[in-house]
Amino acid sequence: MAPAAAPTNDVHTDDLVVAFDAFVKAAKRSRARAEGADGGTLTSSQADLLAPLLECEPAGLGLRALARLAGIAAPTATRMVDGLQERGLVTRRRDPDDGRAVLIALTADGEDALRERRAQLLARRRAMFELLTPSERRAAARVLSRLTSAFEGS
Amino acid sequence: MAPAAAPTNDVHTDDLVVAFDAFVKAAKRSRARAEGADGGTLTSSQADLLAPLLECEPAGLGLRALARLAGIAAPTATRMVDGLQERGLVTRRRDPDDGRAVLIALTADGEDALRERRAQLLARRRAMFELLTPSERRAAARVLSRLTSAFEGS
DNA sequence: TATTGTTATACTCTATAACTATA
DNA sequence: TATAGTTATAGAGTATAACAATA
Repeated sequence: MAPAAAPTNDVHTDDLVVAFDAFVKAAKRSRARAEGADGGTLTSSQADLLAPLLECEPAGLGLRALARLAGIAAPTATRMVDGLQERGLVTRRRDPDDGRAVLIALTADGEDALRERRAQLLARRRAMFELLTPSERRAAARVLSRLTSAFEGS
Repeated sequence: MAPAAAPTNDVHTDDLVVAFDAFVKAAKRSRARAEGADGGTLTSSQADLLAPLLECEPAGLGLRALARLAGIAAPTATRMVDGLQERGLVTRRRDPDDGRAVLIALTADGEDALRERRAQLLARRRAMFELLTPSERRAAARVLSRLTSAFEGS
């Protein structure tokens, strides 16, 4: 008889939808500002592609593994590696154990670029989070964990 | 003698950095899943470009205004409008008051596509947020507002 | 036959510089 | 001369399909 689901919940859900939307927009603007400012040597896509290489030096990884970890198609990874290799940030060598495969590894310059990019990102986030009070930070960490679960379950 | 700034705060900040990072990754994966699934008629960039037109029908807006509101360069907007016009989603007409200007407006199809995209996004977010308890939703809305302020002040 | 990587091709999104038409 | 828009050109990031080499 009652007209379906609790309206109280919907109000809270929609408040959250609005807050989430504002948050996404602010995050986007902030990122745009930051990328315009520093103009680092690596784009986000390139950093995502190279990140797994930090954890498997110096052997390197196959191109297909790299593509899969970055969530892109193999030909895309080939092209990106071409560019990064020309710039001296990665090396390509044949896998001695499998003549089909290629092993991609970071050069010292590539590792520097990647670590520098990470440090900048971390510094920006820390600076931002320092604007919150300690108890707000604790609450934010809890809430973000819950939202992460919600994303994964949706 | 004590080695500088309060370590307690740093721990909380770094917990938040970790939680934030996981959240960003989950959001990215979720978006990728959703865009792969529905394969709607409008990309995010196109929706961002057209969004302001919903609020100024039926007159339309100049190309430069549209580009500025979407945060892109004018030639980029020209190209995007070319494609959307070919698909019958927008119209271009000369401004009767200024022979240099064009006025871009949504067609009925364009408006439908835009509203449908918005509805899908809203439905997805609502479904996700329904996974939280009401008190978690309230806490999340508060936290996201604070983070939005932090983004804007950084 | 299956797998690894590459090439060929194409589309979207983005930019800067140079141009046209109008004010 | 200044402004609105377009064209020309370039480059990153993405995909699928077709191919070569190797297992």
